[in-house]
Amino acid sequence: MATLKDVARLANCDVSTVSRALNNTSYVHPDTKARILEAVKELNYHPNVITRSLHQGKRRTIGVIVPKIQLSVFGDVILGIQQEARKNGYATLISSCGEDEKLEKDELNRLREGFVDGLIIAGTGKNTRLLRDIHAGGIAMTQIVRFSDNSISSVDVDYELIGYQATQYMISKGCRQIGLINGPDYISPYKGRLLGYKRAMKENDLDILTVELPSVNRGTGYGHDCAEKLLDMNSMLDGILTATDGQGLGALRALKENGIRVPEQMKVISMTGHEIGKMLETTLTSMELPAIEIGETAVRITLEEITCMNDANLRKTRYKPKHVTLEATLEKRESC
Amino acid sequence: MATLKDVARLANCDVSTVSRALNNTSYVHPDTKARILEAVKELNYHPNVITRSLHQGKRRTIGVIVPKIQLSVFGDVILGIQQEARKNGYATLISSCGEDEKLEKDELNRLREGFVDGLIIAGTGKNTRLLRDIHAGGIAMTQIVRFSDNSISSVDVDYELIGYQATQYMISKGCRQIGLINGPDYISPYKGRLLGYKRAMKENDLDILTVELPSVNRGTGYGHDCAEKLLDMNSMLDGILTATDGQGLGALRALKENGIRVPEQMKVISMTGHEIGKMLETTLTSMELPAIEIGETAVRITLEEITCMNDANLRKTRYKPKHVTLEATLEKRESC
DNA sequence: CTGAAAGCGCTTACAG
DNA sequence: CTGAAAGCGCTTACAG
Repeated sequence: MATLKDVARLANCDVSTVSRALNNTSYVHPDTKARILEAVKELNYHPNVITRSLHQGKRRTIGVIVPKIQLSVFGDVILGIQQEARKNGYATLISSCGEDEKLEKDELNRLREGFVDGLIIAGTGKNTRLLRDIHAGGIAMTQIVRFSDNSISSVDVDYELIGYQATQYMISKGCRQIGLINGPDYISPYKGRLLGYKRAMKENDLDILTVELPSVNRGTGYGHDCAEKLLDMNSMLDGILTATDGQGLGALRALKENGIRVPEQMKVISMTGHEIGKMLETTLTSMELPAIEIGETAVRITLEEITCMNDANLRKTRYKPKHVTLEATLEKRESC
Repeated sequence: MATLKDVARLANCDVSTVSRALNNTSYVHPDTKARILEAVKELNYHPNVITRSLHQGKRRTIGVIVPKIQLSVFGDVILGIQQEARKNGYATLISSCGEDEKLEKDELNRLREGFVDGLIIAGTGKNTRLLRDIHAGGIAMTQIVRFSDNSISSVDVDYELIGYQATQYMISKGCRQIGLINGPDYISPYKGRLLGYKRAMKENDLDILTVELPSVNRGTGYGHDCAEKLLDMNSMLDGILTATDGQGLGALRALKENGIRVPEQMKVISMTGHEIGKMLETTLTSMELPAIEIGETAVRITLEEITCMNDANLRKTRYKPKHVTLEATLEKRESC
């Protein structure tokens, strides 16, 4: 790889002049500039962004940690993140860690070591201390979707409200025996949905019915198995709420296998809507999250913090986390 | 952020000693080491990997460019890539560029500038020159799934064979009027599938039937619309082959909307199988790709090339691209 | 065992 | 308009 020095030699001038010419950072004589540009072309020179960042103290890179990308909101959130980051000249380093606390820890430790200026994370919730540590160490940070620390900025939706609205809607459609397929309490979206579901059920004097199966992967297979379990638990079941589209898919399949017609005999709502819902054989009524917007907003907040840390004046003002809550919307389709 | 210098000052020794202690690169007196470790802890020092790479001349990072991640093989391929990269202490920089040639070009140019040691790419096929250029500039490179340049290593599957096998299987199930939903010819997997389809149809003296609609996004909606178009084009249609699961999903939906039963009246096969296929209401018969393995293999090949470039002796031997072809398997499910 | 020095590729005051 | 020099944070021969 050609370096600045090579270019300078060929163009017969100093590296500093080359640097100036290439960055337009001060006037360079047209002739000199022409020679330099020619040399650049001839040597096929490409500046090394990494070393450049050494001086600016910034890498113009944002790290992103999510549990999964395939068949999940995070796939779309990432789209928003990449879009907005690019627009601002930032690269993104994306890492999916599943629900693996240890792996997440490793990734965090790796990213903190000079890879990124900022971090956007939807994590396991188990590394909160480490997150605070990294944040205190001068890396901007924003939590998305999953919320675990009040002292760090966040972008998410009101999951309690989502749970409540989905349940209310299902009740308004005549369901009385409604089962919830969800995930572990210690992850905020699951907890929120559960609370909202409980509130709605209570207001309507209905009985709570939840399942939980041992599994780390809460996707399609999980939805399928939980739906079967619910069917076992309550023969009068007339509604199934799932946390995600993946689970909804699995539930629809389980119902089909059991010869139960949707929505006639059973209604289904997914609480994390997604492109796929409207293309299923039985389209899935769901709460659609503004995934792209979540991603974009998270980048914006993160960049603000980065700018703030760079600016000596601003730095004096104490850091105040920003918490943004976006709205989900009910998409009525065939399943309920 | 604390630097080496800060640690050295606090531990009362030279930066070089600190460096040695931290990297275990030569013996350091236990007392000194203890002091250093203490200082590291007190200052919460974390080495700056980026500047370190300045010396090693390596960033231990692999860039990945794919067209999309959500609802696509690439989502799973990425899993394999991240897994294998991590195992070898490499970070991955993932970028999805859709079918946007210009965006892809920008991303490539950005990545080449010191971000990565190697590049794994499934691209638009429109930036082949640039790819060769980057490769020649000393960045290891492997093409995956989409193949566009013989001089660069590759990992993919035999799409022609996939198209052929899928078609043959469908014919063996009694289909005679088989339509193909695919994508543009200039992208190798689409081309391969088309050729295989044609070969099988020809061998059986059947008529070719393909659709193409104007669209950049060849996902669920595209599958849906193309299926409708096929239905229009041939009222005797009894089989639909789709390039991807996303398209398969859309096709199944379109058939449902038209009151056509699968597989009784119409058979459907997707030629890029995926987790989702087995959880649909009508499970989707498909050619399953070894996505994870594709990702892992690509990383392995890329790392070999990186190692090779680092090693002065090996460098002398001329670069020879490696081309690996993996096998797809037919998963028989309900739709055919 | 550990300093002092040079260097990785680049940027940026400082002179002139 | 453009050199020469210092420095970003770290590593690594070279002495001692």
